[in-house]
Amino acid sequence: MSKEQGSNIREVAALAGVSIATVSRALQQPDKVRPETRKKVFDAVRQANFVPNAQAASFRRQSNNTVILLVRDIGNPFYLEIYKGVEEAAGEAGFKVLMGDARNDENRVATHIDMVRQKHADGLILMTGQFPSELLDQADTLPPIVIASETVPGLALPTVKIDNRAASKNAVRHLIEAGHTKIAHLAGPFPESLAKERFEGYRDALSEAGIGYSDELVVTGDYSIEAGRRAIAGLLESGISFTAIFASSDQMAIGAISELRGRGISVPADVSVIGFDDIIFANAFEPPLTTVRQPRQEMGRKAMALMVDRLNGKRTAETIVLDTELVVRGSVAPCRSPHR
Amino acid sequence: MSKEQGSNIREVAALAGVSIATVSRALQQPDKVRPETRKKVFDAVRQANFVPNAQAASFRRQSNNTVILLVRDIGNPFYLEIYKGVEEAAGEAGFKVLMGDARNDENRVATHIDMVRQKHADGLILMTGQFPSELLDQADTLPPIVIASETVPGLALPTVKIDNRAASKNAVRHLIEAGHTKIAHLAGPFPESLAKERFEGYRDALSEAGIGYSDELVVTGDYSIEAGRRAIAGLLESGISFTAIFASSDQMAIGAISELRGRGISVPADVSVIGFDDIIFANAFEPPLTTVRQPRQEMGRKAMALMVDRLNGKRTAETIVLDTELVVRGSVAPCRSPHR
DNA sequence: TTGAAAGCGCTAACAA
DNA sequence: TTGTTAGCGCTTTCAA
Repeated sequence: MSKEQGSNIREVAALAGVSIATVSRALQQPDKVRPETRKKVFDAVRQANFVPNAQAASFRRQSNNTVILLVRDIGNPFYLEIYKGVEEAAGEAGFKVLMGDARNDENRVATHIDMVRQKHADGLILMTGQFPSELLDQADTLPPIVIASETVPGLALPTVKIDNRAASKNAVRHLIEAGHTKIAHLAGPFPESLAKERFEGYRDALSEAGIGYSDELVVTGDYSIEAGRRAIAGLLESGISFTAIFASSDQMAIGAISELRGRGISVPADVSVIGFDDIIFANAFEPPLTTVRQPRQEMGRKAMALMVDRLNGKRTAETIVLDTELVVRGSVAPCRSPHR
Repeated sequence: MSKEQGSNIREVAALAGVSIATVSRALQQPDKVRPETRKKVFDAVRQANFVPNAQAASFRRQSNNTVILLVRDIGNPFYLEIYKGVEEAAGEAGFKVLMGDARNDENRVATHIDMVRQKHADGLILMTGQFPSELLDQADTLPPIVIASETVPGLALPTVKIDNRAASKNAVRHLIEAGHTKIAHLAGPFPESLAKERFEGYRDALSEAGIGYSDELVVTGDYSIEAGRRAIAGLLESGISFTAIFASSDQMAIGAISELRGRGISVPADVSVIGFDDIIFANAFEPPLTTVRQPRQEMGRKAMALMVDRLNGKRTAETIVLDTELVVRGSVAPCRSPHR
C-alpha cells in the first residue's frame, strides 16, 4: 500500500520521464510547465509518494521563510494574542512562525539570536526586555531583528510599541480622579525601558496632581501573578498605607488582588486596582479588571510587517507607535478616605 | 571591527591552514583533533567571525534535532506548562522545541504533520483532539508522532495521558457528596476522545449515586472562556435548573462563573463549580477554583522522553498514564436545596 | 591525526 | 517549454 518512503526528486523525474528541473518547476511554478507535463509529474509524485525535502530547499535558497517570536515569558497570556497577530501576517506573507520562551533570561535571548545566525530561521521578533550587552555594539552584524512591545536603548532596530509613559499616566490619572492619593505602583524589572517608561508615567500623573512621590510605594516584579502577590505581601508587611494600585501587568494585578483578598482586604471597596494589557482573563475576573488595553493583534501584525520589510532588504529602523485604551471595568472605586 | 558576515567552513580552513574536514571535526568532536590544530582552527573561526550554518548541517545529517509541539489552542495557559516540561526534557536530550497552534483545526494538524515529513522538524508532539482522517490508515508511513493529553482512536502511537474517566468521576463525586444532584456538565467537543472520556466519568458518578442522567444538562464547547460563557447562557435561557457545574477545563469554568455572576448568581453560594487542569489562574481566581490538577510539567517531560525513544528507533506504542489530583479550593459549597 | 572527495536534495542560471 | 549543470555548506567515509 505505501510506497518507498524516502523518494527524491530524481526518482520522480525518472518516473515521469522528465528532468529534475521540470519536476522542481512543476511543483514550484506550475504555470511554467505545460499541462500535460505537469500531469505526468503529478502522477509520478503520487506514485512515488514523494514529499519534497523542505530542508534541502531551504538550504539551497539560503532561507526558510520562518521567523522566531521570542517572548519574555511564554506563561503570560499577553503574548499569545501577539502570536496570533504575528502568525496571521506571517501566513499572508508566506512565512511560518515559531515561538520561543526567553524566561527572563538574557542568555536565552543570545541563544535565539544565534539560531538566526545559524539560519534556523530568517529573522527574530524580540519581545524581551533583555538584550545581550556584548551584542549591543555589533548592531551592523546582527541578523534581522524586530523589536515589539519593548525597546532596547542604544539599539536602532525596527520597533513597534505603545506610548507606555502616556498610557500609564492616563491610568494613574483615573485613580487620582477617583480620589486616590496613596497609589502603589507594581513596576516591571528595572532598569528595563518598559518598566522605566511606565514608572515615569506614574510619576508624571502624581506630579501633575501635586501628589508627593514616595519610593516605598513602588515595588518591582517580573509581571507574573506570583510577583503581584509578593509585592503586596511586602507592602502590607512594611506597614505602608495605600488605597490604590497601578500594576504594570494584569497578571501582577490579579496576583495582588488575590493576595489582598487572602488578607481580608477587598477590591475595589478597600483598594482600587488598575492593570495593564487586558489579557483575556481580565474581563472574567472578579472584580472585572480595569486595565490598559494594548492592541496586541495589531502589534503582532505590524511587527511581522516590519520583519517582512527588513527581510526584503529595507534597512530603516522605523518605530511604529500604537494607541492604547483605558478599559474601565469594576476594579476601581472612589477613595473612601481621600487625602487621609 | 566586524569581519565579513557570510564566512564559511572553507575560508576558515584556508585561514587555519587545514582542511575543511579538520575544521568540521574541531568544531563537532574537538577531542579528535590535536590541541595545536584545534587552537589554529578556533583562532581562524574567531578571525573569520564564522558561524556554522546549521541549516547545511541539518540538511547533510538529514535531521535537525527539533520537535514541534502542536497544541489545540495556544491561548489556553494549560499548554504553556506542558511546553515547559517538553522544553526541559528536550534541552537535556539536545533538542529544540517549536510550538505550533492548531486552532482546533484539523487542516492545521495536517499541515504540521507535513512539516515533519518535509524535515522541518524531526518529530511532532500532538496535543490536539483532531487528526486528519485520511491519514488514519497510513499509520506505517507517518513521521514520528507522540500524542499527549489526548488520544486518537484507531491509531497506535506512543501516548502520555491521564485517566480522564476516573478523574472526572472523582470530581463529580465530590459535587455529589456536597449534596448536589442537578449537575451540569460543560463538555469538550464531541466526538473527541477526551470529551467522551470525561463525559463518561460524569455519567459514572451519576449512576453510582443513583442520580438520573439528563441530556439537557450537558453542553459542549471548545474549552475556552467564551465557550463557558455561552454554555451557561444557553443553560439559563432554556430554563434548566442546576446547582452545580463540572467543567472540562478551567477556562470554561471561569467563563461560566463570570457569566453566572453577570446574571446575579453567585458562586459557590448559589452554584458550585469544579474545573479541570489547574491552570495558574485557578488559584488566583475568586472564588479560588476547585479543580482537577493534571501533572502538566511531567506530562511534557514524558512526552518528550517518548519522542526521544521513537527517534532512536524504538517502535513501540507505549501508553503512559499519569495521576491526577482533585484540588479542593473555594468554588464548591454544600447544596442548599438538596434533592429539590 | 589529518586530508581528499563524494554527495545530501534541491534550485536556478543558462542553454537548447 | 524543457534539460543540463553547477553548486548551496556541511559531514563523513576512506585512505594516507
